[in-house]
Amino acid sequence: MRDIFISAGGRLLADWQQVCPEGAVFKESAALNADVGQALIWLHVNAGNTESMLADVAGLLGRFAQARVLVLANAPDTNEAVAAFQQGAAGYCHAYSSADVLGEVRRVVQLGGVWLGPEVLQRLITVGRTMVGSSQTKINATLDQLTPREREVALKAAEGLSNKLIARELDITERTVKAHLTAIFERLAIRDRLQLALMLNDRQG
Amino acid sequence: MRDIFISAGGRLLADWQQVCPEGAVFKESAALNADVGQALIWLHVNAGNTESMLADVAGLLGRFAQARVLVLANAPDTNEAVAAFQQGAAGYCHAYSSADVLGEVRRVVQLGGVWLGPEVLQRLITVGRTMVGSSQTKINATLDQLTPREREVALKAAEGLSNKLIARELDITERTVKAHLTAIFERLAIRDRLQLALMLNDRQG
DNA sequence: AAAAATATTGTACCAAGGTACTAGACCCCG
DNA sequence: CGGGGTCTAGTACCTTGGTACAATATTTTT
Repeated sequence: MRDIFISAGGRLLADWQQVCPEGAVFKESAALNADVGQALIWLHVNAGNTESMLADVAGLLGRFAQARVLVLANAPDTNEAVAAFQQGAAGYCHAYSSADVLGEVRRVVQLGGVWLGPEVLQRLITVGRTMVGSSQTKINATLDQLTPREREVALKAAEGLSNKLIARELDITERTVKAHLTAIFERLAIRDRLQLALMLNDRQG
Repeated sequence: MRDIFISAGGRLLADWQQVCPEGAVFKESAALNADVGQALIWLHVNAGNTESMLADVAGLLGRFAQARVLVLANAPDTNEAVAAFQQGAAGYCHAYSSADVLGEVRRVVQLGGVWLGPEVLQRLITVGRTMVGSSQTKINATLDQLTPREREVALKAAEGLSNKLIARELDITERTVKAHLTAIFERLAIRDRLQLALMLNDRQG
C-alpha cells in the first residue's frame, strides 16, 4: 500500500518519513492527478479550518475509491475528529505524534481498521472503562470455584512449577498434587496446566 | 433477542449460561437450520484457526441477515479480532470472560453497538501505548531471537496448542515441531512450553 | 564455492503429565 | 449418627513432552 503525504506547507514531518521512507509528498490534494489505487493518504491539516479539511477528505475519497484517508492535525480537536470520521476518514491523530504512534496508526488502518484517538474513543464509548479493570475479578471468580487447597496448587501450577516442586512446597506427595489438578481441570473445564496458566495469567477482559 | 451458543466442543461455558440461561447450544454453525431471526450468535472458537472462524462468521451473517455474531476466543489475538470485525462480527472477547463482562458485551451488542475488548482498545488508544508498547516490545524482542518458522511454532505453543495440533496446522510432522521447540527452548533459555507461554502471554508491561 | 543457518524428518528413549479406580482420615452440618 | 465435601495417597496405565543422536535439502551468508 502506497503512502502519500499531503501538507499545505509541503514540509515533510521527520517522524512520518521515518515510518514511510518510500512515501510521496504533495503540497495539496489537488496535485494528485493519476489514480493512486490502494493508497494510504496522510492529510496534514492546519488548525481551525475544519471545512476545508472535510472538503479535502470528501474529495479524495470521491476520486480514489480504494484509498484510505488519515488526518494529521496540528491542533487536534474532538469535534473535528468526529466530523472527519463521519466524512469517511480512517484515522485522525496528532501531526506531531511519534514515529511509534504513527507506525501503529498505519498498521491499524492497513489492516482495515479505523484509528481512534483517546479523546474520540471516550466520546464514542460509554462502556469499557469499568470492564477494562475487571480482569482481576475474573481471575478471582475463577479461583472462587476451587477449594483452598486447590487454589494453592492451581496458582503454583500456573506459575510454571512442576508437580514435583509443588508437592515439595506444599509438603504433600506428587500423587496428591495430581489429584488436586485433576479436580481443578474438571471444575474449570480445561484440559491441562497450560490452559490453567492462560486462564490465570491472562490479564485481559 | 434469542441467544445462540456455538462451540465445537459443544460444552457450555458456565459464565455464559449464567448470562443467557435461555440460550440454545449447537456444536457447529452448520447445525443451525431454521432461520433464527434477530438472534445473537455467540461463536466459540479455538485458538489458531482464524480462517475457519472468519468463514463461520461470514457464513452465519450471510445466512441470517438479522443476526449479530459475537466471537468468543479461547486465546484472543488482536489481529484475529481485527479480522473478525472486518468480517462483520459485532464483538470479540475472551471466552473465559466473567459473567459480568459477557453481560455487558451482550448489552452493547443488543443496543446495536460493537464491543471492543481492552486489548483491541489499547491497540487503538495512544494513552495506553507506553505501557502496552513496552511489553509488546519485550515480546517482540523475544520473538526476534527466533527464526520465522520458530516464531510460528512458539506462538501456537504459547496459545496452548499441542504438538500434534501445531504439526497439523503448519503441515509438518510432530517430530519437526519438537525440533523447533527444542531450538526455541535453548535459545530463550527456558525449560518447557509453559515457560514459553508465560513469556509470550505476559502483558504486564 | 564453502560455510552457516534454516527447515525438515527419523528412531529411540525417558520424564512428566494426566486418568482410572480406589480408599482412609478428617470435618461440618442436619 | 450418617452423608457429603475436602485432603490425602496408593497402584497401574496411557499420553504427551522433551532430548539424544542422527540425516538430508534448501537458502543465506561469507
